[in-house]
Amino acid sequence: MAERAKYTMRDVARLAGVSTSTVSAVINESVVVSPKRKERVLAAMSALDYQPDAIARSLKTGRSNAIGVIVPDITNAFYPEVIRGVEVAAQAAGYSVLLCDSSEDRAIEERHLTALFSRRVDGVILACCVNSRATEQIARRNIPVIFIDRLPPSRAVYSVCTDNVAAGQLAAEHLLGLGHKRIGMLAGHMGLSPHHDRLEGFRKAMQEAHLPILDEYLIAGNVQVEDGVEAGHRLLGLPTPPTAILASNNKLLLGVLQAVEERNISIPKDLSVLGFDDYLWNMHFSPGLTAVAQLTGDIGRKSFELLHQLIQNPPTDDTAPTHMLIPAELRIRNSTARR
Amino acid sequence: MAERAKYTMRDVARLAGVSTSTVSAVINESVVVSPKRKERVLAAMSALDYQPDAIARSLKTGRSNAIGVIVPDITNAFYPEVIRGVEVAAQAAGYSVLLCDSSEDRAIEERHLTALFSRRVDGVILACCVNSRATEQIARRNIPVIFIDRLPPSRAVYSVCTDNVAAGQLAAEHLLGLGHKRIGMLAGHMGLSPHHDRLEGFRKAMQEAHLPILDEYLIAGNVQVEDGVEAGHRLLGLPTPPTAILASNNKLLLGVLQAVEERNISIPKDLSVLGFDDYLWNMHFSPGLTAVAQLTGDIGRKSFELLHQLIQNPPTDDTAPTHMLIPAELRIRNSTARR
DNA sequence: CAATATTATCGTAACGTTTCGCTTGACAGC
DNA sequence: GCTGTCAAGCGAAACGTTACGATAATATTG
Repeated sequence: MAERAKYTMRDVARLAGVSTSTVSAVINESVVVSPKRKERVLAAMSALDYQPDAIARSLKTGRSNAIGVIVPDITNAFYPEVIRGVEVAAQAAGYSVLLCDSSEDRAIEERHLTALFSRRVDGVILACCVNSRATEQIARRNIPVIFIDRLPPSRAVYSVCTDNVAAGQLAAEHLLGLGHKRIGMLAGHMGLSPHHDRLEGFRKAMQEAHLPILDEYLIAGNVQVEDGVEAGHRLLGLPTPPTAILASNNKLLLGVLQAVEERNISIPKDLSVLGFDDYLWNMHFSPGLTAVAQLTGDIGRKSFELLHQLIQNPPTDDTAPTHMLIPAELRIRNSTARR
Repeated sequence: MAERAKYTMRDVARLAGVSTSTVSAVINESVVVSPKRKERVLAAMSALDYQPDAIARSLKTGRSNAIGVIVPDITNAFYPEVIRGVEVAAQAAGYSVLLCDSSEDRAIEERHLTALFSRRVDGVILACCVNSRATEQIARRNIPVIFIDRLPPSRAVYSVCTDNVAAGQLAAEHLLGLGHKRIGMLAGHMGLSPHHDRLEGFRKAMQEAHLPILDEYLIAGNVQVEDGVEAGHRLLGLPTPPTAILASNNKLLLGVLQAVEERNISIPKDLSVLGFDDYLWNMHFSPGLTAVAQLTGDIGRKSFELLHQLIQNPPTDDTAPTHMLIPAELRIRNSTARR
């Protein structure tokens, strides 16, 4: 009984009494085939439980119907949500997804790209790592690539990102609207475009409110929980500490919360805090955490759609790449309050 | 400049003045080739920036060096951690990962399996959905499949899972050790083996402590946050409510926490709570949440290792499949206290 | 009814590798 | 110098598809 069902188009053709071309025609509906024959072919196919070999097809057609997705760290809850958006859209369009994790390491990212190209993926969705050199590698091939979330040093690429400048502004304006004037920010890693842009949005909002940004209220650097703890203590230990803190990602926010806990400060009475990215558990903290949410599913879905479009309709070399901006959404809970 | 670097083995062979067989031999180190020629071939390869075509190779060799991974919901934080373990191990062994999300839907799961088989993956790692019929589909092929996290109705498959019976027991014994006697459990979905097994472990521990399990303390059914809220209220509204609650997954736990919040009950003074799965933010809640952690990275890594072994060394039909159990780990924080 | 247009189907040559049997040339033994 | 051995390298045939030109069968026209 353990026969391996490994039939080829030839077997189907023989059983149906037609040529392989006809079987192929039936499968791909590429040319019209008479109803009686079509019937026979379909019957033969299901009798043998025949599945076309995607590998052979790819070799012949030059298209793999697969795309690559590279993210720097899939355990960062942001990416699975994006990936799900990509996956669902890809699946609906008949594409498979090759997933790669670069561990925020340039060399690994490059290896993944090489492997994906070697597998002849039809396109790539890339959340590049810090100091990525991916653009150089991509320039040598002729495969469409969409950058998501993060932009490479040269921003001249197709991209789908949250409008982080607007997001930073939105966050700051929320706090300003609540009467805060002394606002601190854990700005994250300036080599990462989202952090860079959020800071720019923050600056813009403060400028428009004619408020200065004190140097000591701005802490940039790393992005882990411990970094948040340290920076939180630094801000809260100042002679005149800020009345509100903006944390540029969720790990920094957790760090701030820990510092707050350790100093027995009460949120939102003594301090308002606000983070970027919004996850299920944010609303289950007490108090619930106010956050600027990214529409992760949309980023995923739209980046696939853009990629798909590029695959079907390759751009000429002189068309400028598209930048798609996804709006961010303020979700007000109880960690921010009137000053 | 926009030349597409699309060279084949023939181009390399021509440039190096050898036959394609020799190029192939150099690449695969399959047969020995003289140093001078090897040198010439390597030079030609790098001169043309040649990359072997994985598709053509697969067609010829019958091996794709790719595996499929299917999970029911990649936004459930458990799976990304597992996937990362798989990804890293796979990458190290030269395999690529095709990721699929079944949305907990049997039909989608089946479609994904079909697509993976059609792509001739060398193996599959599968966290199957409720009432999965995957086993039937797999039986017809001859491709190794490892079930992870969840077992299908017929448990006669290769699997890598947390030892959930032990985990349930561990959780219950921790509470019993703290002096709790009235322990409630949100047992989750009995059609899912982890939940089923955790309940069994809980039962075992209670039995060994010679304590009864009251019917009204046991709530099984769904697994979402809202289900947790409702069940939490039901337990806490009892004339004699439990002094401790076990939640069989993290969403149910969040639900319980919400119910607790709404009833102004204090953890751990009035109630101890304990969940399964442990995530970054668990320790940042106040109080920090005690949990039985699964070693997600290990599950991923070991499932790939087992799969790899099966790929290289296909089992004969009469060898019984292996079940690998990964231990769980109790992480004590402040949501559980002495009664 | 011959000549032509229209289908429906088929045979065959790729796609870029790997594999395997065969040739070639060098060299040792007699 | 002749044969026999042995490496090293080569040519050609696959792997399972698709696509294209050719062909056979049928329908349409003057």
